[in-house]
Amino acid sequence: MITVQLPDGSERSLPAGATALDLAGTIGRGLAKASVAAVVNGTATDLTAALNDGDHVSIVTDNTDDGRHVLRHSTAHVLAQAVTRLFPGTKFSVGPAIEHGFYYDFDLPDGRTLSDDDLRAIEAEMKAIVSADQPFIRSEMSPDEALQLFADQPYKCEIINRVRAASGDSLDAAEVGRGDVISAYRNSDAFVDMCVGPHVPSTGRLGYFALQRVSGAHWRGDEGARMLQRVYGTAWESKSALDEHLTRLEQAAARDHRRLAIDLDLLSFPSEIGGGLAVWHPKGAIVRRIMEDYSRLRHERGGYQFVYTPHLTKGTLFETSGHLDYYADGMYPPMEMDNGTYYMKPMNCPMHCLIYASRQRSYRELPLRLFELGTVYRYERAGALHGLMRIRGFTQDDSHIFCTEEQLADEVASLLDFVLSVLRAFGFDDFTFNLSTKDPNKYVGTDDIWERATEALREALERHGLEYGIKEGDAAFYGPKIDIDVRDAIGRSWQLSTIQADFNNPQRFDLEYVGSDNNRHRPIMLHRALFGSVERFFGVLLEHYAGAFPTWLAPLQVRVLPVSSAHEEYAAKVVEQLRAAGARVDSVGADDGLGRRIRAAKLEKVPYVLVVGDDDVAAATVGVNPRGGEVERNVTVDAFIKRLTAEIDESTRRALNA
RNA sequence: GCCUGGGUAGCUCAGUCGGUAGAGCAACGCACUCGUAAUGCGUAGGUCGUGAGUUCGAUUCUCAUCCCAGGCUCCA
Repeated sequence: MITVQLPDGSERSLPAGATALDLAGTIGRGLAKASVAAVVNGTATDLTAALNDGDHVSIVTDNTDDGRHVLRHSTAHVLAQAVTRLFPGTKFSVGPAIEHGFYYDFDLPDGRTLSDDDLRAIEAEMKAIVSADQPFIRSEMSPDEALQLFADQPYKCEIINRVRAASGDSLDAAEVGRGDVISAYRNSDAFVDMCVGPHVPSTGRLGYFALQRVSGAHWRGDEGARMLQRVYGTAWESKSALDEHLTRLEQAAARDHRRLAIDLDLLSFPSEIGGGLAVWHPKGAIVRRIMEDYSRLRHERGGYQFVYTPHLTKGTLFETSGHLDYYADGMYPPMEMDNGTYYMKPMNCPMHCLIYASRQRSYRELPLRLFELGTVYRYERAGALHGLMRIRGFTQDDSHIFCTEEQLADEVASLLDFVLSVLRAFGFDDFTFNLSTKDPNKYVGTDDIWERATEALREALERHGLEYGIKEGDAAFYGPKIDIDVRDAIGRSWQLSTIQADFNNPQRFDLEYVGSDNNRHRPIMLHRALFGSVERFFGVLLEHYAGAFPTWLAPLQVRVLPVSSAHEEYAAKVVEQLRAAGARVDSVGADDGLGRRIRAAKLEKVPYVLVVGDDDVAAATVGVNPRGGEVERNVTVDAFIKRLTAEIDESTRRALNA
């Protein structure tokens, strides 16, 4: 007999050789059925592994994150087996579990690629493997034995060799673990895969999965390496969990900003103009204008000085800044002109540097904050474009702050306040912060200044009591930065704002100020954007609100609907009153039924629909049908105007003081 | 840039095994004048992304190209 300890501290005695699955069975049939793996003495283990006396054991069930991870990873093995069955000679590389699912990368014989039809066939083959209830049988071996076992799997051999040479990465580790002992899981005589595990006891435990898409993926994520066929899938513990997930995906698709931009007539991407270049329609332009006006107002109050700079510049400017060396690929190609080579600007900072450098600066002017809604052009690669989120022409709410090193921490601290206040104004309140530090292989400036600037950013974060992550080596070459991600209404995270220190440009543009000591000093430059790009921020907002902009931002705030044409004159009067009060309002005559017109207004997500009929004409009232609220009759026009302006003022006021 | 799909009416899509295309919604017209999410009837609307090739004939097949979607890579 052996005795094992459970997570609650209790002990169980089991016959020698018993497994975690046996243990789960003694605790309860339900647990045994839901179990997919175990954690033994802190290590994830197969349910079928024999337990030892004194082990600390907890059972991993299929409705936990860890349990789903096991399900997904095991399903990836089934996928690999199905593909090798259908396409003999397939070489497979890696197939990890990922958030919500899994993928597996394949190199099919003769460079064959997979189509969507293939996916359906593979899925059917996978179902057959699940029905066959094949066991997952673990074995362990030395690297040499593994090289022999996987002799016809070059990708596996490469992983084994790399790990043995101690240069493996985390993806490799998921395959082979420590490297001195390599484990493999066999499902059948014909299929064995190298893997750390753990796995479910048999394929019959799986089945609630769906293959989603096929795509190319470079081996080891290296663009120069061979392109493999990657199959993505999702897997869950039950049909209902799978269905819920698929439903969530549909709901997310329904609030896709590209869909909403078309439905709500906000903007479009005419192919005549070219990929990644948007035109803003009147309704989208209203929202954008309010966003920009708001941004200008906040910057004006925040002590920023507004500047304008051109969209074109001689290439020499970007030679000075160094961007041509680093980012020429990401810039629009040069235009040869009679007095030099010109480029569209991919950023505003060098031009702001020139404004700084246009005359001698005193320490008394610092911090000097230059602000511009600056439109820039970047040649994003065709495959990288994504609606407003990744776009080739966009407008940054861009500011460059020139300050002394001593001012850096204070300036960053007040910037954090500013950023959060602006983001809150637009309805975001869940933020995460990341501090990116020096990439030892790619940086300018002395170690000393990096150290002090990084410390200043850290101090600013800590002064706010903010929790933050560290991204080692993720800084731009010119200085450390703080990135701010926001979480939207459906839980997705977006990186919007950024605050970056820059030691490069001040040096390259030879920026100076005269200090109180009458000597010349070099300022530090801060780049910062709050929206990031106006376009992208608009896209995130659109998805955040699912198109239902709050009243202060809504393109149309009120629509007045006369019950019949007899009430159109009164409706026009109401419109006039509302317009005089500053509301964006229109009216639709009674050519169509009232229900139809209300439906149309609801689909346009107008915040307020006002219905006016006989009663209202008689009493100077309106019927108020608010978006997402209850209908209210007999509200006087004055009362509604008061309510509307109070709501708009309130959100604007809150926005200004947040 | 690479892999896999796709581009047909304003939108969502069907269709043509090669013989110049159809639905729903939207638009327009007429009737209806209606109290809170779809009134009825009718009309119009497309060189089937663009260019070339094969063919008696191409929206359909081939090639090129542009654009879109999902990935990979990239993102100052």
